[in-house]
Amino acid sequence: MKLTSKGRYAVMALVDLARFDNINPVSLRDISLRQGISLDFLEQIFSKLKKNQIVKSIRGNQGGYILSKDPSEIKLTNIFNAVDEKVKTVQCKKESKKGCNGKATKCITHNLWDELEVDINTFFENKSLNDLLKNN
Amino acid sequence: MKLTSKGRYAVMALVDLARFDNINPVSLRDISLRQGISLDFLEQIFSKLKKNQIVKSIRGNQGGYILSKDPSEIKLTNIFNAVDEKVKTVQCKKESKKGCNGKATKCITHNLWDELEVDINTFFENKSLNDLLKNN
DNA sequence: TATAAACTTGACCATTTTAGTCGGGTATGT
DNA sequence: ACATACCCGACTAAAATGGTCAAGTTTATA
Repeated sequence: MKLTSKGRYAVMALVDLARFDNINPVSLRDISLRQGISLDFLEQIFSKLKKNQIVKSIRGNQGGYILSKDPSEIKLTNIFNAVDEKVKTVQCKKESKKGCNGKATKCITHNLWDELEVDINTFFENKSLNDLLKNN
Repeated sequence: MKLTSKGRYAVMALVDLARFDNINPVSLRDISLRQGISLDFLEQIFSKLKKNQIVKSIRGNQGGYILSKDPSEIKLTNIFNAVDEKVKTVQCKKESKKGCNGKATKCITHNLWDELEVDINTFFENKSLNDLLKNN
């Protein structure tokens, strides 16, 4: 399971963006300064967010990023998927009909991790950027 | 946030142990064979489980490990804590009364990670070894 | 009492992941 | 023109992961 700075930064940056993009696009430089996240790292993250249609970019002077949807439509699941934070708890790669990792039976704790995964994904599914905005 | 093989193996091994410790202590060698987990790695894990009073060891020939409590009293939280799988989603180390990392205000997404942490911990708090035994 | 099975402890290590950095671009408002 | 921004790919130091290895100690049993 992964839930690291990349995902955290993505969320932080998007909340920041949601707050400030009312009129003008927001530059990564500003986000970097306000949130204390490395500019170069932000560029990597936003590259992925853009590919996943979560943000749009405006190039050139006075450019920056804007959200491509309403904050209420951007679920945290979308964000994590975009930046490759796979909330995957089960590792049994070669899961066949019968078992895990080629064995005859499902691994002893398989159902547990499945349940946890559902639980966490539900949590992220039910939160949108908008919810985070209200929260502060 | 950490949720890796170590924690997974710990749970798998303990479920295995709970199944077979009715009469005799269970050796790590047996668990290793049944679950396909490296023996040396298991030793590291059980060293921690023992320190945290989740299992007891019986040395010498025919020795092994037994659970130190009833499976219904061993919550998954206990197991993860024992093997250093900190289900910690918030990283702001230097959180003061006011903010995170020495800043004036709480970091923008602080509450979110707090909530997630509670959510996951609740999940683990409500599951005991016993629940996993029934599940298979 | 010899021996083998089992736990105990601590050091070591290869590989992968993380969290970036660096060095070049290209686009565009003023 | 030029500064400000996005764009993109290569690179990397440090940490974490998932172990291995060596050298014990303890105890049941033949």
